[in-house]
Amino acid sequence: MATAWEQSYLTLRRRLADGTYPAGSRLREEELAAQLGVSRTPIREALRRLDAEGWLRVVPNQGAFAAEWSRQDIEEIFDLRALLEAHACEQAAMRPTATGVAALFAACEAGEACMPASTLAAMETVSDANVRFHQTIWEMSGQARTRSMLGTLAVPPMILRNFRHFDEANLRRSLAQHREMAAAIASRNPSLAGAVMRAHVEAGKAIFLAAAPQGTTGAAT
Amino acid sequence: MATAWEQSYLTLRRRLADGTYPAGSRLREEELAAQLGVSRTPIREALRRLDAEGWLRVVPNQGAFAAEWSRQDIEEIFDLRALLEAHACEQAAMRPTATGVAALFAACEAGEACMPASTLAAMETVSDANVRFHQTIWEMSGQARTRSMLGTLAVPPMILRNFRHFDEANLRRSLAQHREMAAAIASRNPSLAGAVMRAHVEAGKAIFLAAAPQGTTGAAT
DNA sequence: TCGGTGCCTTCTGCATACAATCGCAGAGCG
DNA sequence: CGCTCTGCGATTGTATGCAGAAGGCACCGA
Repeated sequence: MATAWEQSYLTLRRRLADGTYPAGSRLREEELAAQLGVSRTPIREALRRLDAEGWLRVVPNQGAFAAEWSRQDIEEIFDLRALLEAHACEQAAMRPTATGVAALFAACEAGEACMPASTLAAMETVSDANVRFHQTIWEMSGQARTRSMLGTLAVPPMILRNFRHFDEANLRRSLAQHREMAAAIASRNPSLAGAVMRAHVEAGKAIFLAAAPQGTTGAAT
Repeated sequence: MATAWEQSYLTLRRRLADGTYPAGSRLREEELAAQLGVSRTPIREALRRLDAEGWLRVVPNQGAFAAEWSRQDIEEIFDLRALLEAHACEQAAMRPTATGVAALFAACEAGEACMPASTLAAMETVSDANVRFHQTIWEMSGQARTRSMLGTLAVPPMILRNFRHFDEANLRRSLAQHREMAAAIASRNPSLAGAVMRAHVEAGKAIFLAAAPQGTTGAAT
């Protein structure tokens, strides 16, 4: 087993992502320690890292609060994702690996196999395939910092759940773009791959903003 | 006074930046605690954050090691800076503030006043003005995540000290670009401001790579 | 002489204890 | 009636102690 603080970090991050701790809610150290069966020390170290990565905000002498995301935050995150994902995509297209390309096409097929995604389970599968597709590109880029930055940008709840706002047509467009990117990467075409990725992320941004018209979006959504 | 762990974090980060702790060197908790006059607990929390930000690498049961930067790391960092600094620059040009623009021009003049920067002290002044210029743009962008990401990208020793590689002509070019960006921001021209910033960072990358031809660059340089 | 094994030292990982701080409630006062 | 100030409870901040892992070194055997 890994260190206790690392385990705590992973558990807390997952819970922050899936909405167990609503945006803005306070996280008390002792309570978390009891829940995870460790002492406050590793919890505090996990909280420091989550703070550094933007998952929560630690106020001295007041404690940790799950991050809240304003509309501006969302826009910024999508903009940064557009920049960084496109960069990663271009890098991946410069030196595609056989296993990486295979993984990309596998993710494409896994997603397409569920279409039309009428049931909730099918949506989950499509969403998982989507995450795998993007993560594969991050890996293929070979850019460690880009990967870790995207890891902290692309996982917040509202991004992960954006798929809920996708209708049938948008899902198909998204999957088609995935396939287009996979082909561009396989054929070593960085500018095409990057351009499609930019369009892909921008489309997601538009859908999200249209679905969440105003104000701050807590985890209540 | 702020919390001990925050103070420790700032002190350690400064020392990592200025080379007090050479790249690859091990940082022992008890030693740091003694140096900073605190116990190991706040030191550990500071180390966790420095790890998350890429300043050092913490290996379980082995301790913390000051980060080492390969040539690939350097290239990636400059590439990311080019993306993010240009983004910040565009954002700043969309809503320039009077005080921000004034600060930009002030930084320009502070740098130009030292030219030709023959003495070491003059170089320091130019370097400080350079840092202030960039940080002002980050602030003006109003993008919190962009700012914090750039904060972790633009400070590593080899970036900060890149000025040492600038000759007279490059310094003048750099200062001229600063003035061009300030003007573009003041006149609300995002695409010009962003393009100049991209060129500015790319030029720095080229100079750095030319000066450090190969291999990993520890703090020995 | 070389490889392996077991001890030993050192340092990190975690738990616990104590100190400091903050927010809040209620009393006292204007 | 409203304001302020103080005391208390709760929670975070820091220090310390102990257990366990990693690496080094000596000793032993081949």
